[in-house]
Amino acid sequence: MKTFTIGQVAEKIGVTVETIRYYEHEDLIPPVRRDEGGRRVFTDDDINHIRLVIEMKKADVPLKDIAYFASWRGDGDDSLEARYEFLEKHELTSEAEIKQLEKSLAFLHYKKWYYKTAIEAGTENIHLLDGTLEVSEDTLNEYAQLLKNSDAKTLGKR
Amino acid sequence: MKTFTIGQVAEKIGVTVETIRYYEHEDLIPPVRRDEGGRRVFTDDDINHIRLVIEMKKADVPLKDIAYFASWRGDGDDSLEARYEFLEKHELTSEAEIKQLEKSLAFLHYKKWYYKTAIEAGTENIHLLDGTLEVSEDTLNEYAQLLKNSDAKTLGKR
DNA sequence: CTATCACCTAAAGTTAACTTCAGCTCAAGC
DNA sequence: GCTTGAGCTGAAGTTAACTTTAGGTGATAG
Repeated sequence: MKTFTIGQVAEKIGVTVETIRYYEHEDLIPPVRRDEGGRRVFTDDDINHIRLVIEMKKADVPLKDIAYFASWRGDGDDSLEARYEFLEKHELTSEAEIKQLEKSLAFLHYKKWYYKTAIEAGTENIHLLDGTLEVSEDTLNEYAQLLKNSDAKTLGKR
Repeated sequence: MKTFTIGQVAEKIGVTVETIRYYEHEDLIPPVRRDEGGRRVFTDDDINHIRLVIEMKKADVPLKDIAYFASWRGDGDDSLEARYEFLEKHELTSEAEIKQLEKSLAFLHYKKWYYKTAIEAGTENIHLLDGTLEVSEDTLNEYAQLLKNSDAKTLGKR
């Protein structure tokens, strides 16, 4: 079977060799085989383990949790349920994160519209009550009205 | 105008008083007025500043960046363009984050389906090539087929 | 045959965003 | 008149996920 050095693996999957050693040290991947000199010898399986860690990281799964998941692999078929539940839990977390980010995005769209119109008017004062920093009802109502016929993203565009 | 102590503000918006002091210290909000004893006296404007920081944080804007945005407020209408561009930049970042999370979610769905079917079979071996850890083409093809008629989320459900 | 390069380990350092701590002030309740 | 509680400051500590450093080995290119 084809094998790789740590440098080759790092290159292949786009992380540093230090990160790979760190992942092994933290038990996010199973211990990698060594040659007579103590150097790591990676197989495709090892590479897939690292890729799995990276995929989970992208889903914002903390390394601590990934370590649990990794440890269950050692339990074979006995841990299938545990692994399923783990994935379900993080599925819910990811869904919630997406929803929150979508709200935040809507907020950014509103803010863009706010500044776009301020720029067009030459001043932010068109949105503020007299000399305060409070946004006027008029501005809020206008935006709410506009949202009925256009989408937030478009409204924010210049 | 109504004013509040730091404790009242913390309570009102759900952060600790330490966090509020930290935000002021880091210039994420303008310096808050003090009473004769040196204690902070918050107005609704101050509260809105803190709320803005929190909203931006939810959009994963780093505090360092929020500090820039905050500093531009001092430049008044001269910084409207800068603020618009700032929002546009973070809009793009948020959109990219959402897209990544959606990919990750699809990955979690696939993994759930993988373990769901393994649980039903009583073993993960149905998905693996002989004694290895490599997932078989059959499994991958089957999932690809199933995706044509159902959505990933449903496929992962038990 | 020696210098360079990839590799190794253990330990210390880094960054973000807070939190905790030590030590001090002041108004209010008993 | 003393204690309690909320506030204050500056500095040190915390956590995650790495990165950097210091010091050491062994194959290979010149």
